[in-house]
Amino acid sequence: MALTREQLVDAAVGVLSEFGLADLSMRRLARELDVQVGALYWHVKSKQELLVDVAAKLLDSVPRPNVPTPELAPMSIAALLRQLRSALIAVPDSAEVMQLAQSMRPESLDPMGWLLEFLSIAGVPEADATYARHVLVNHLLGSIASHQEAVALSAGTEPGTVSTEWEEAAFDYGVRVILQGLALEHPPVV
Amino acid sequence: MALTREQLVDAAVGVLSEFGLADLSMRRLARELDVQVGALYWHVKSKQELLVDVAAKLLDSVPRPNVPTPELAPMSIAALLRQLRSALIAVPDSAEVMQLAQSMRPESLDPMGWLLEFLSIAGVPEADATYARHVLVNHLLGSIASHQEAVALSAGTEPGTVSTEWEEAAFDYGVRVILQGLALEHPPVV
DNA sequence: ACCTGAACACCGTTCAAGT
DNA sequence: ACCTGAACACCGTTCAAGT
Repeated sequence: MALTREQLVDAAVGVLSEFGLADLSMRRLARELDVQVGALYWHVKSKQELLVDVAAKLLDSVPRPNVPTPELAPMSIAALLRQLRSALIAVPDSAEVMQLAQSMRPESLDPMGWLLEFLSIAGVPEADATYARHVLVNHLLGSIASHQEAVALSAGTEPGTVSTEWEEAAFDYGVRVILQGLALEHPPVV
Repeated sequence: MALTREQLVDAAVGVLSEFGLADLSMRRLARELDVQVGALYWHVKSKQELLVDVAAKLLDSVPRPNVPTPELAPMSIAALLRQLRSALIAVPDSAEVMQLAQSMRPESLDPMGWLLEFLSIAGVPEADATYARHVLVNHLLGSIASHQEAVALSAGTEPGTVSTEWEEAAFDYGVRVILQGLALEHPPVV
């Protein structure tokens, strides 16, 4: 049976999750899928295009939340950000991959659309909503990136030494600060 | 005269500024400096180590601001962030390089220390200041990264088409939101 | 339609050996 | 102390040719 684009994307997600972006080469994927490198280029135009699909797949596990009322919108936003974080935090270099996808094909990332919608519902003026989302997404991806660089660096030393607690506290703190700065009442810490 | 580590770092900053991280290879630097590749590894332990030095050099142009009074601290923070932004915005992939340096050798980046200091002066509790800095730095580097990916993508199409205005407005908006969320009075837009 | 084989133009890092 | 020469083990992308 012929190779499909889906199999290719799945293989890429697998390698990324287990070994990180540095090991995610077209040649390695070809080896893993028992084809020649050139075969991959029949299914995707470039490695970049493949990574955009990988990014979308990483967010597949994040369910679309119910549309909240204005009072509940800030809590929904915080909850959605937490979901995005937990979908990405265990995948090495996921922040980098997401950033690429965001600038190459933002419409392929559904949850980012929801975020904008909820900000509007929460009362952020139309003109500011896109800015506001940027601040939140920068915080999300930034937090993930520094967590993962910390993990990567501590890989040499004793394992399991990265304080997950600190990272999570820092993340939640940031979300609260930003929502508060947007003049949305910040949700209680869950 | 023998090659120095400084010359190596300067050459790296040059290539990064002109051509970006993808073109910043050890082999290219060697060519540019008229030595064999191996020679570079007498001066630096690895490419990563070189990039940490590059990151520090990129911030050399940012002067240490005077230590502000508590009332002026929020304005100093906003001003410092603007300075950092303008030192980095024109250098392709600078956000990526900074993120690496931050996690590998944070103490090599003086302005990050100043930021922490000013947050304290502004009245952010000791326990929160590091979190707060993270939020601000995530915003700074995130804004720069998305600006630069936009520039990179539009390089194929008509040039000069990236709305610098929008990016700057988004950046300032974010800084205001965060400072306000920290319960510091946000400074007037300068 | 889908893939192979082979090439092109590259990488980072190491290290014996030279001066 | 500082560098060369050469090797090792890789990259992404293209494309004629095969089935």
